[in-house]
Amino acid sequence: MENLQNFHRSGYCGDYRLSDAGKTISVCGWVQRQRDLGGLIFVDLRDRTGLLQLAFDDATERAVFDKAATLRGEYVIAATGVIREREAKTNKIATGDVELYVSELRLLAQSETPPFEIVENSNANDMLRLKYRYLDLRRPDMQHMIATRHKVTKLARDYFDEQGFLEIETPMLQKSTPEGARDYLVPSRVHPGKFYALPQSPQQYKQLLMLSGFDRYMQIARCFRDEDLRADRQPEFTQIDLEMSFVNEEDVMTIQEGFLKKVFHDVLGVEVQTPFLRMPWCEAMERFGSDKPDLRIGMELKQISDLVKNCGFAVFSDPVANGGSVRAITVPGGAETFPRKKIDQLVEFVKTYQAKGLAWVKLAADGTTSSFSKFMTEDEMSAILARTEAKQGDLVLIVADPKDEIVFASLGALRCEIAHRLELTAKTDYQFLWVTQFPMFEFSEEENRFVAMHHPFTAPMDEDVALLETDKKRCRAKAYDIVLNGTELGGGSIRISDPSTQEAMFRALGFTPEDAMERFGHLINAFKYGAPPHGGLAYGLDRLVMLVSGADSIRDVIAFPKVQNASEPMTNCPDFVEEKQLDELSISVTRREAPDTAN
RNA sequence: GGCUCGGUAGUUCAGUUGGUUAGAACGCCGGCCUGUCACGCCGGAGGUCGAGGGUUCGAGUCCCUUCCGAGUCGCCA
Repeated sequence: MENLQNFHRSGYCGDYRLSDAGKTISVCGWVQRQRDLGGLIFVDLRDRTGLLQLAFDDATERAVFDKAATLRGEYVIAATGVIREREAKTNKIATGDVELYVSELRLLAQSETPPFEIVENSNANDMLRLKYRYLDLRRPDMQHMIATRHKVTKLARDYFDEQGFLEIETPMLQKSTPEGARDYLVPSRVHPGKFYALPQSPQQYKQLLMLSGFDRYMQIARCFRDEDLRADRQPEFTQIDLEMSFVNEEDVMTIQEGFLKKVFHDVLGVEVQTPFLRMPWCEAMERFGSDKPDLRIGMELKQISDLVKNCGFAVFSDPVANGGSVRAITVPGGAETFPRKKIDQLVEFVKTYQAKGLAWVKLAADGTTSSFSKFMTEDEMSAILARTEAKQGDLVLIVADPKDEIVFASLGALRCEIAHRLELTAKTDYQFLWVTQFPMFEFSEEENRFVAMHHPFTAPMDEDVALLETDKKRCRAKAYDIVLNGTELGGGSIRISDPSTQEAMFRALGFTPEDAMERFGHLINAFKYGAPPHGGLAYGLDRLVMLVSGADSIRDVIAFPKVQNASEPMTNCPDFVEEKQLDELSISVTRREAPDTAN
């Protein structure tokens, strides 16, 4: 093996063009492929910018030629030579008109045969890619995603700096506040039996920074939530976290629109129109069955409860009588695309959302059929078809349930599922939306009490302040989510800055004053010393990058992500620690999973 | 914790109603080759069919248990 010695790289592989012909240059990188034609050898050299073809022939110095003959995939080399025009140009790569005619070659590192090919659009499975993540990240598409992520974070720093925001770091070791997601705990050695928590978000610190007068704060903040993973959810993720003083909802939304417009312009060259559409939470639920509707899809929900409340079909009439609803979506052309067997699949699909079933009407060319027509009068049936605006060839799908949430969740998801199956959406169609006026509370069946839908520092809407005490269910918040194509990109709110409102909020959540002081005393006390009105927002950076780069999984935009069971295949963490470490932390382990026998 | 799908050469996959020696492509190794660029041609190596148990004359295939992965519901203020 050789070392660099006095070798100096003159540029990246992807830099060179026909205009560079005749120049003597030096490049470094990994061998993508070697083609040995006998008396002639070609090597494709790769670095993060692309490929450059190296050429060797019988006029090449013998030792250099022989060395080139030994090159294999992923060997690391340095080469010096003259850029020249290719004799035959059939290659579509950016440097396809030129090649480097090599006079000096250094072999810097050999490589074993990698477990999968280092190529764009690898179809190697996720687990293998993650076990050898350092190789996976060599692939051009992964390099592109990680570079896109860098662009977005840089844009965030630049844009918010221009807008007068200060980047301020907040602690990673925080007090545990068990309201909300499960915390990752960190034991304290100095205080036996006590624990820090890793931040779920810098929420309380950023509010305190507003109290300190910093006025505009931003941070690229790592956050941790010990909950189960999804395709768009990791236990460790990154927020672009923001807070501003002396603002209302419109002020916050306007400044964020400027940011998103810039991201889509600078990274994708896409012009997005601002201001974005604003939609109250209630309307989003009524029309789309979701608080993060995908506006690229039609098939809006239609309420038909009033049409069926007295019908002879108990599956419809009972839920209405018990405080629920009956709602429908219409699939244009669905009579054709959804034969009976596929409808059965849709029935199974909605059952995963706790719907008891899925009723349907099919307006096929050879006549209208339905899963429930025998229970309905002709008038009732035609009223339903009129309400759902169903035309010849359409398919109407209906869910009835005594719980509105189940009707919304199942039809909302069904709408997206059908759009997905019929490939109705384009990834490059970007439909932004602000969802506003969220409910302050939602009822937790598990805890049998109302809990904050956003968090306990979210301000109620001015006209709903009294409802904190009188009608929690109807009380709305100054909260807003930014939604893009069915994904929640971020969310925030105007915060409570008035101590008496904060007390009312804690009462509404069922905390005694002592509870509240124990958990949030630092905030409560701080608010006694002149709290400016303030509000903010946090983006899920990973999700934003995912949408900008067109990735299907959040793992593709994180250099070293976790898999579904929250472990990391490459380093095999989490793992057991030595008894000595536990002793120092005064921790005794009461339950231990079996040693890893994977693979 | 529940549900659905998956696990067969290094990789991606095929493998029929259970039936001889488990195949293909790419990759890998060796040889030949002066304009390739997914180079070509010739030859070769490579398998605990995720693991364990069961049914059977016989299991990659059927049954049970278990491990691992993906998606999802619950969960995620």
